[in-house]
Amino acid sequence: MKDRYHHGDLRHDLIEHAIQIISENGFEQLTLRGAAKQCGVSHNAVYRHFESKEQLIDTCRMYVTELLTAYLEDAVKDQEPASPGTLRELSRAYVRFYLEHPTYFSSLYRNSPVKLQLTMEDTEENYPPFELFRKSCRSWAEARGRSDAECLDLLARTWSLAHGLTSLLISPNVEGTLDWEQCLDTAFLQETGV
Amino acid sequence: MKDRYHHGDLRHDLIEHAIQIISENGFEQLTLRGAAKQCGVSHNAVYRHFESKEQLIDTCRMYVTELLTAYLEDAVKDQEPASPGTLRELSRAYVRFYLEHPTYFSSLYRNSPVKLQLTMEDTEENYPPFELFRKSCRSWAEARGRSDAECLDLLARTWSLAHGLTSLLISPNVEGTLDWEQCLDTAFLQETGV
DNA sequence: CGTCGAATGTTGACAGTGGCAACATCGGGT
DNA sequence: ACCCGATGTTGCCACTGTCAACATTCGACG
Repeated sequence: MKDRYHHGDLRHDLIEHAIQIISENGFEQLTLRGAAKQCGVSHNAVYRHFESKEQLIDTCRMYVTELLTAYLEDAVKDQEPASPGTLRELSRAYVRFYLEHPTYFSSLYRNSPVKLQLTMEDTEENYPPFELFRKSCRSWAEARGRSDAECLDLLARTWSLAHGLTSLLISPNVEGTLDWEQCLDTAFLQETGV
Repeated sequence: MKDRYHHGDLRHDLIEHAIQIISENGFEQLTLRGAAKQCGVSHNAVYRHFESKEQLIDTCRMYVTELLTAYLEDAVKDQEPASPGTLRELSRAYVRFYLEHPTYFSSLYRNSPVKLQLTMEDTEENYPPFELFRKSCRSWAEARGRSDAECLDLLARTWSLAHGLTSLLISPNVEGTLDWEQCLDTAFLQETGV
């Protein structure tokens, strides 16, 4: 296995193993030395590819963000952008993603390093999953002649509900069962009146 | 200052300083040795009062939970339990509390060690702030002859919205301003139709 | 093909962390 | 007056992230 001095693609391998550790053992278990060992490499090799542990984590975060974004996009690929169903499917997919990958949740939002633009103007930099929600809100609002303020309000409520519902469902100490899809349905029923 | 061998009430002092460190410098900065030094005491003295760092944190969590609970109770002390306003005031107070003490948020919900009972039956052990929401939901639902399922649904949506909105507002990388009280108003308007 | 610099890995060290064990000091009940 | 338990201290350990110095390999250029 470890017959060469050089690893080949250590950077990639490190990310893979880091993600796997987070995914299997939780975020707190991620260790530079542990990840390095799993890659069959000595601890300081990490620093040839990442400046610090935090930067490795950032990279993992980006990776997970891409997974989530793709997951969300796939969930609404057949929807009319301005239909009421799009926003609901986005919310559902958001919750579902973290139910399938619970350990990603804390790693992504720890210290909330995610950039969110709470405005309806287009901006260059925004957290991509949030951007999907924002665009969907705008499509929906524009098709109905709603103001920017109403739209922003809708965006905040939708995102908060999806995010809050997720953190509620993810929590390891929650007992009882909740029909969370029904929850979202109720909310969107109230919203759209349909 | 440090003329006596024994501290007097080290346990209490440790909690105070730990809370202060979390409050001022953020959760990650809390260190057993640091807190001990601030109390003018050598590092291992902590272990005469707490089994581990995690247990000290747990105790701080309880302290903050009591603060939050009192804050919530105070916010609705003049409300009719079954009035639509109660649930809204609870939500507002929940968000307001963490806007006033942002650093408490991550310390309370890190690893989500909070016990939540997602049922409408009375249980002995439940996270007190959540219990306030639950009781308020039940009062509201019973006064209107709603089913337990509808009530649980309301509870989940209300809690999720408050919690999600908070985490959205707390996030250090959020730009733009949001009228979060209006957000809550909209949601409760949809809910109650009033 | 040979050489040399840049990229990549390794070893060793350091300070800081949580936690354990053994010892020191105090204070209250007999 | 004594002594035992509660409380604090010192010293140590394994582990962590990070830095510096050294080793190996790859690839571009002659």
